[in-house]
Amino acid sequence: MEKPATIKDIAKRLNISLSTVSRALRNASDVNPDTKKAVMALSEELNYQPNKLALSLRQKQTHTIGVIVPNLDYVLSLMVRGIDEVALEAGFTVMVCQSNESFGREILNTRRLLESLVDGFIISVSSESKSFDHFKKIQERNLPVVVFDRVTPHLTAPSVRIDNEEGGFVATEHLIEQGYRRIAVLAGPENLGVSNSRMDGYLNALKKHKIKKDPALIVHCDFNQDYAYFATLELLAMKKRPDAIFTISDRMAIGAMLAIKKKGLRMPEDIGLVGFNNEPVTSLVTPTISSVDMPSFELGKAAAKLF
Amino acid sequence: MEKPATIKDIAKRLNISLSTVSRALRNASDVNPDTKKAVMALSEELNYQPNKLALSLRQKQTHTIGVIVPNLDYVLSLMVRGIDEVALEAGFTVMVCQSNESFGREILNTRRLLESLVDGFIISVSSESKSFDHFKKIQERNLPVVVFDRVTPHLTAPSVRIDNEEGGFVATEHLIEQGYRRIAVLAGPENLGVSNSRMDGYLNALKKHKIKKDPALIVHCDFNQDYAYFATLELLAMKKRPDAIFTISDRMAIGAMLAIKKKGLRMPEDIGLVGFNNEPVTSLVTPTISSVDMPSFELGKAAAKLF
DNA sequence: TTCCATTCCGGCAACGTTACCGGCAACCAT
DNA sequence: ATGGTTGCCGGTAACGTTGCCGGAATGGAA
Repeated sequence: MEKPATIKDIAKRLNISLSTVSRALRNASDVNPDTKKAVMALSEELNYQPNKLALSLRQKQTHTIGVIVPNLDYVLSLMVRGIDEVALEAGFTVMVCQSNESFGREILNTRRLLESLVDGFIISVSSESKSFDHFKKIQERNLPVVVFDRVTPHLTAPSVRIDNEEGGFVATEHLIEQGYRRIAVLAGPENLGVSNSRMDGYLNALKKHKIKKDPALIVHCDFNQDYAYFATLELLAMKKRPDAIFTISDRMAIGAMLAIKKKGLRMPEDIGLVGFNNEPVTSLVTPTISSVDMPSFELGKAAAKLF
Repeated sequence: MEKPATIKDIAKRLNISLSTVSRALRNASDVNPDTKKAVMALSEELNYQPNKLALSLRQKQTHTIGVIVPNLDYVLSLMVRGIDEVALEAGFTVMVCQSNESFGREILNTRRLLESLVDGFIISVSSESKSFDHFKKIQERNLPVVVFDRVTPHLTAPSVRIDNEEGGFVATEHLIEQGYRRIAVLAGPENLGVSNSRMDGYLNALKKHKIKKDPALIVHCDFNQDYAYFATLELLAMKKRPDAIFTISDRMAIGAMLAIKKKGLRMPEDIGLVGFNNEPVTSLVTPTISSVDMPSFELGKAAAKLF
């Protein structure tokens, strides 16, 4: 019903000037303690809320961070919560946009957030993106960009991610220690940094244990359960089929598991499987899938702190 | 590097007034086609973007919708995508906040969004919320509120949800048709509308098939896998244990399944189980859990359209 | 008394935009 | 010629806030 109270209202009621009210409400210096008290009291009574719009317009910053993520799956939504946590603490608001792994959508999101005059960006890039000009445009406007989780070497920006190489190494070594020797890797698209790092870890583990790398066992496919399913079927149809598979995400691990079941193979007797992310689902399926753990929430917080 | 161009820049370069430029950029009426063309061309060249802040301040609306959800699980993040889709189409931006099922957080989110001067709210209420004064305060400011999915009768607002009663009915009847007779229901907190509606459907199905309702078979517990696990264990420890369970969410179904496995019972031979939501995970676990389907994406779109 | 410093306050401009009003031509109809 | 209509444009104020500057009053020191 009532319009929200403004500084002007307070000034009028107290018969003082706008400037004085404004100062009383924040600086505290350069203002008589009594008037300050009066202003505070009245602003309380009128339930005064400073108008963020006017403020932002005046001082040219919105205290808003634009967050672009490819989707809101388990891992990413956890990270977003981490970002949110830290941003809120610091007095920032976040605007989350999903690119749905689409390049075009990512550009659209960027434009929208830019129009909303966000103060900066925290981004996890879509798997479809091969050009990064839209992000560079942000930087040309001197807005800070932080990249997290899905980073790319083609963009010079502070970034935070887990040690994917280490993760890939651990996962692969885990399989090796269980006695598997012919280990395949189900990787994501070739331009996806996370995927490649995890694969590097895989290769390192092979090397350390003196297992020869077999290119036929390295398969790229979309970051997606269905593609992983079919890719696994193909792997299992090989003459010398692998005795274990490392998938670089849990989603893909699920697809792989379904394919293994379909083929009537047993886990872990006939074939080993290890995923990445430690989504809750991996502990629910039968048989259980091992997975590399990932501190998503903390990662989100770290990203926001880099900001 | 360069400051974004403003209307003033255009006006200066073309030697015309601010007003004329402003009109040329939108109304089109009351402005000479030639000048309009010139303005358009120059605005293109300077890559002019209207300053949303100034616009919002001027016309007292931000074209932003505040969305508050208890979490971003599979179902809700789908709904949010639906909302996003429609809002974007209509030229609105959405700000998503997670309450983490916490009442206090929900209030905080509300305040923050109010401060951000959103034009209205689309809300799915936290399961912890028993008071709705914070939402009523929104309405007192004459801002539209739409409630979706998790609705509550204690708030007078347009709402959209699936027919939970029908869903509960279908789920229960499905169990009955398979021959189960002693059907338990694992419901959520007693104040949660969705839960109660689904339970009504359950009761209707029992009545239709002339099965006597047994209060001992109706269990309330938190909307959560772990609680469902323990609640199920208790159900299965009864002297006359149920031969089937209807859980009002898939999360709870998972918990129930784990409990059933733990007890060494077989599904569906020893005990039947049906969930709600049709999250992808239900088809992955062994044995597969039946579930009531839910058009989440569409629901989100509907909510946004109600706005 | 004079002078300077301190304390407190008000006025003005600006952020970028649009709504409103008024004015100047040019044209048409009377 | 006169009056009214139409097409086009500019000036001004306003949205709510803060930064800057200048000024009045007070007090103490010279």
